[in-house]
Amino acid sequence: MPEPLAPQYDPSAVEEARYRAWEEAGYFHARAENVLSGERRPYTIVIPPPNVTAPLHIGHGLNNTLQDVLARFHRMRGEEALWLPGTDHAGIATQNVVERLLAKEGKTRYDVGREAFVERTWEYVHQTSRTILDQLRAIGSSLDFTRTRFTLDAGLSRAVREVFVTLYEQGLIYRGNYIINWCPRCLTALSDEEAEQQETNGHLYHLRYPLSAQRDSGTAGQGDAGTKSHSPTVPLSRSGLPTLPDGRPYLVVATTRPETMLGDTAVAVHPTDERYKALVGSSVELPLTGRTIPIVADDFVDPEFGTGAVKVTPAHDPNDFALSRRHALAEIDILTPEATVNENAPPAFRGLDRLEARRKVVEEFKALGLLEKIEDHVHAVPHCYRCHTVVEPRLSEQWFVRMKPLAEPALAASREGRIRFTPDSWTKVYERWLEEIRDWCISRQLWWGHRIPVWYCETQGCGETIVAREDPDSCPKCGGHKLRQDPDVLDTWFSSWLWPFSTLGWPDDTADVEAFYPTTTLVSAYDIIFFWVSRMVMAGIHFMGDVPFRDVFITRLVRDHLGRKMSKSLGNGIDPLEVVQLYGADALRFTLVEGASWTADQMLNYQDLDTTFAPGRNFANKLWNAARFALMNLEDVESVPPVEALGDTLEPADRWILSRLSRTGADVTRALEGYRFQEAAGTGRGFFWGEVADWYLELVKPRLRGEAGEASRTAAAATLVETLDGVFRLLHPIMPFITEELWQRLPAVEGRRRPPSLIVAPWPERQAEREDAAAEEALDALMELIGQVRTLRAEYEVPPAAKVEVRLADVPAPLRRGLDAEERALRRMAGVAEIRYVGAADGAAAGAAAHAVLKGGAELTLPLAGVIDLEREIERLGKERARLEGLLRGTDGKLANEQFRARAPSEVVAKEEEKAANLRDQVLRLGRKLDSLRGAA
RNA sequence: GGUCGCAUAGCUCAGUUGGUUAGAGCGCACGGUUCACAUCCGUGAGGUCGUAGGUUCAAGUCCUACUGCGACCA
Repeated sequence: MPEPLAPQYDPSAVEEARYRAWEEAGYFHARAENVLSGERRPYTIVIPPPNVTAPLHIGHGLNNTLQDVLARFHRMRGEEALWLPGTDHAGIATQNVVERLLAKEGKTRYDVGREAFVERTWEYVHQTSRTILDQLRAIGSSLDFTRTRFTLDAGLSRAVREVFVTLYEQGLIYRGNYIINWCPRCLTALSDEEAEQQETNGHLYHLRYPLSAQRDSGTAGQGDAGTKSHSPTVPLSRSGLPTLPDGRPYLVVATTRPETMLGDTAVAVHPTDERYKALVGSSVELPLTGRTIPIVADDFVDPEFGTGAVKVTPAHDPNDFALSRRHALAEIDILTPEATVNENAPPAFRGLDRLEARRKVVEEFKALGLLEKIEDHVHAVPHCYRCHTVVEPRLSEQWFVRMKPLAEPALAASREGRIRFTPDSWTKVYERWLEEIRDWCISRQLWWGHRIPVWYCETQGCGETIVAREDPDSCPKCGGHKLRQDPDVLDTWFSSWLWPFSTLGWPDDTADVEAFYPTTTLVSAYDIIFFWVSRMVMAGIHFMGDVPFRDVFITRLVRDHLGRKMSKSLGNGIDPLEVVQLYGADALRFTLVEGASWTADQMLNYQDLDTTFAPGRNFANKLWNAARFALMNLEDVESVPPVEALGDTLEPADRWILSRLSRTGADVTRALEGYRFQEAAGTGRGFFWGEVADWYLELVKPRLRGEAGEASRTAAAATLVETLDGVFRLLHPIMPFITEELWQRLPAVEGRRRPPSLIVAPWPERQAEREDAAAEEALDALMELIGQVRTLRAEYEVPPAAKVEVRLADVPAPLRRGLDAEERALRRMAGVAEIRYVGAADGAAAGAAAHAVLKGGAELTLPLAGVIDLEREIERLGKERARLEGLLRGTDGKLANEQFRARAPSEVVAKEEEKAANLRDQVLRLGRKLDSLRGAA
């Protein structure tokens, strides 16, 4: 005999042992052969590999819970469910963390050297990976740990190399000198996605560039059409330009980064701009540098913006760079990798940090009378997504992927419906990014990551570039052995984008690839759609010939109660393990799932975990106690007959709850199929708490005690077991531990094989033959009556222990059926001593009584001599009548409208007619009661 | 500047293709401890569904504009 259950649910006594048993039994292990033999359909999810940088936070808790809900749901439906775990090496982020650890020892990575640094990083990574995988276990994840992968594993590294070399051979990878985003702190190139634009309060500096005297051509006089002066206080030269005190005309250019002027190599104007047309071909003296730079014409310049003249800094701005290539301008890089001014600038500026240089440039301009003005200016400044340093656009030689040819098929996949986003609104986000795709800078100047598989032959006069799947030991061109491998590593996402197939063994032709690719569903947060989701689609189509997943479910992010992103520095994060320890994994999961909106980020209060996780904690406890009660009452019951075998001994309450179970099963199923997790959780809780616990358990209490005979007890027991079995199954994907714990203790159902675990128990699909509209009507009516009696008792503050008399008139058939079966429930649940069926007139004439009219039409009277205040009762009923009359007016108005009758579907009209009849009846009855009360008053 | 999303009870959120007497959890008020659960039970208060128009027999739901908030992309 099992131990009696504790009065409160203690998750810590359950979860660890349960999980270990599940994992050891191999329930989470998917078998390719079951798919390949045609026995089961595959259901595959690959985990978005968490970064090994740090332990998981509550956002991972949400994301992984949703994945687990899906995996468990589909596993129960008989599919071969593979949820594949793993972690991501997270190049920059991890390297940063380990560098910070070294810094605490007063060292840099250069002090320890590349090899030792990488070694050190591996140590760190082994630790965090273990923590992460254990965290996933702690929240109950049904991951197949036999397939755990890491992006730097040998197999996945081989996939990376295969992909790099193939793309190179296909001309889709190239190396070149372009403007890239450079992080001066991480000392590496970044992709466009890794440079996060942030609105920043800055300044727009207007600088004067004097025209060069040497080439001040006389053609300027032809520009005399431009007599319009923009600034009449400034003396104008013949060219129509303002002049300096020394008489030199000047142009004004505006910039947010004045220090870059040290690297200017031209000034550009729009070719049709009348103000400047004549100046094209002449030049300006670039202040502070002693250089003279040309004035060029280019369509790129917006004549409406600023002064219509722009400075051109090809080595430090992507637009200027493009312009420079069109005009064959010089490209002068004035910054070191650390973003201090280098030797290409005048000596006075060398060694200054970019911001110091900015101040000094502005000072100097001011001193020279060349600073026109400074305006406040809000603009987007790119920041490193890992260290938040301001990113510097910089001319640099890097490796790139040509994206257009990869993006087009990925775009077609969503347009043709081969890949489907939920919620659908993300489709547009995904497609727009692909439409405006730019080449992907994939080389990183880091030590932690996949080394670029490129070697350069250093044999005199050869210089061959070797891109190879296997490390070469000689140059295929000259046979020399002096090979130097490219020192850089690849962007982390260059391995992540292969995740849905590299984890299955590709490039080998494995059974896993055949069985589980393409995967079924991807669950990802919206912040990595560009980084990861869309790139996976590209790689999947390009290398596997098919999309990597059919469905993408995009989750929202988790924030604190003030709407801020959770972060270490703010200290507003929530540790999922702490929540598991406090309230259990099921409480964590339920709370997250039930709160997971499609359209709003999830707010969780880190300062009040009790309140934040109350929904899950309370519900888990309710499950526990309801089951505890049932089990206490079934202690002597070894097994129950299947409800199908009980026939007529099933009472209306039994038929009602079984009917509701079937409908709930259908609702939860539909919700999960549509990724409406919140609805699945809410429906499950509503059914269990609001119907099973609040009503069914209360209804069957006497029957379970044997007060209605053995047959009735058996029917109640069988129905209760069946209901709990069903609802535990329905809730199992969301709350796996407690449902398993309780389900295992249920009595057996005769003749039915019990699966060894809920994990592999069949999903409770809808059972239409159990749906029973008559039973539902009867119980609905009964519940309404009990509710009304309770309301009236509360209204007149009848002491809880006091029993009342209930008079009922004009009882309609459904309520009649409910009362025939459950009259004792009315007595017990509403504190009723006596029930009298009377004529309507008798009920109304009761005088000092409380009154109500039920929706179904019955009139209810509670004689409450001594407590009834007649005036108050008249007022109360009057209000109720007025409310119903308002509703009736609305309904009658609709029905009186010929257009409504003509155009609305007939069933809608019929429904309105029924509603109107009901309301009219209620209003009439209330009116009669009021009349009679007024007569008595 | 472009695009997208959001605005429903004090708070956090539901409200499938327009048609239910607009809901839940938390919070609040009142009452409740013999027989599952005070992490509970019962009852209740609380909503002009952001504003203004429009479409429709019918709008919380569709359209337009506006206001506020947020995000993404430049």
